[in-house]
Amino acid sequence: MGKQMTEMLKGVLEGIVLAFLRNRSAYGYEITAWLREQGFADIAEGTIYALLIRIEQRGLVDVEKVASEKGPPRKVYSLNAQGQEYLDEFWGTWSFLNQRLDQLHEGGN
Amino acid sequence: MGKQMTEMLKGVLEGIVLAFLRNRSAYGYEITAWLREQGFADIAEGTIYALLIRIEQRGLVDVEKVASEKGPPRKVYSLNAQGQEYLDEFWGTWSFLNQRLDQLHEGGN
DNA sequence: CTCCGCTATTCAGTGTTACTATCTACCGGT
DNA sequence: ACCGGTAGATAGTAACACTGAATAGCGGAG
Repeated sequence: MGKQMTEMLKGVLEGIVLAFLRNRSAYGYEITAWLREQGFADIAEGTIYALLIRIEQRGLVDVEKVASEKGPPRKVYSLNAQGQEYLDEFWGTWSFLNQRLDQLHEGGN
Repeated sequence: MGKQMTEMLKGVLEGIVLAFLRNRSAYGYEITAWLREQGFADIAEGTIYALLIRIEQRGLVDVEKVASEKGPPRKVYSLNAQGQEYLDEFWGTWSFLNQRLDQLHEGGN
């Protein structure tokens, strides 16, 4: 992946995953697959699993182990109230950045 | 500063500075002051200087030492051709991210 | 004259994050 | 019995922004 994209994803990827989980619960493998569909072609699986563990430890998501017909049991993540709150903050932060960059891109300084 | 902002700035701050330097040459202290005006209230000076050294070492900017009436000599940075190219890439990467996030924010899935 | 504040830069150490690469584990089909 | 696909975990690495402090020159207050 481009180095630029890699760096830019830091701090953003978490928001993307949380935003996805707001719409519906999902497990890691599923999230990875969805990201690939969205054009984030080569986000490593390991990255997503690590991220999910982080947001779980911060108490932003609830986890439920569900047996799978294929492979090991799935860990199904769903956004909880605290996660929702954090996500709102995320959109606020992002929209601030968005405005600054738009301004820079168009007008010049 | 908010932790979210800190993480989100990774990879983005560099683009912001390069975009600023496209409009006009500047030295570190000046850039820091401008960022504060733009609402990036508490970006540490040390952060900017480190960033400037990085982009200098990557050959994205040209540097000229200019004596100052006040304090030590200024290192004036200006965007060169390679930097311009890199900046174009940056806008591309960012606009991709922007689209994905807009979509997520509005529509849902 | 000396100290303080402002301008201006540098640097060492830290925490967070995404990446790479590898490993475990379970299932169905050849 | 083995392999491909599903599912998750983990150790080590690189990049980046932050903190905090140090250095350095100048002007003005005391």
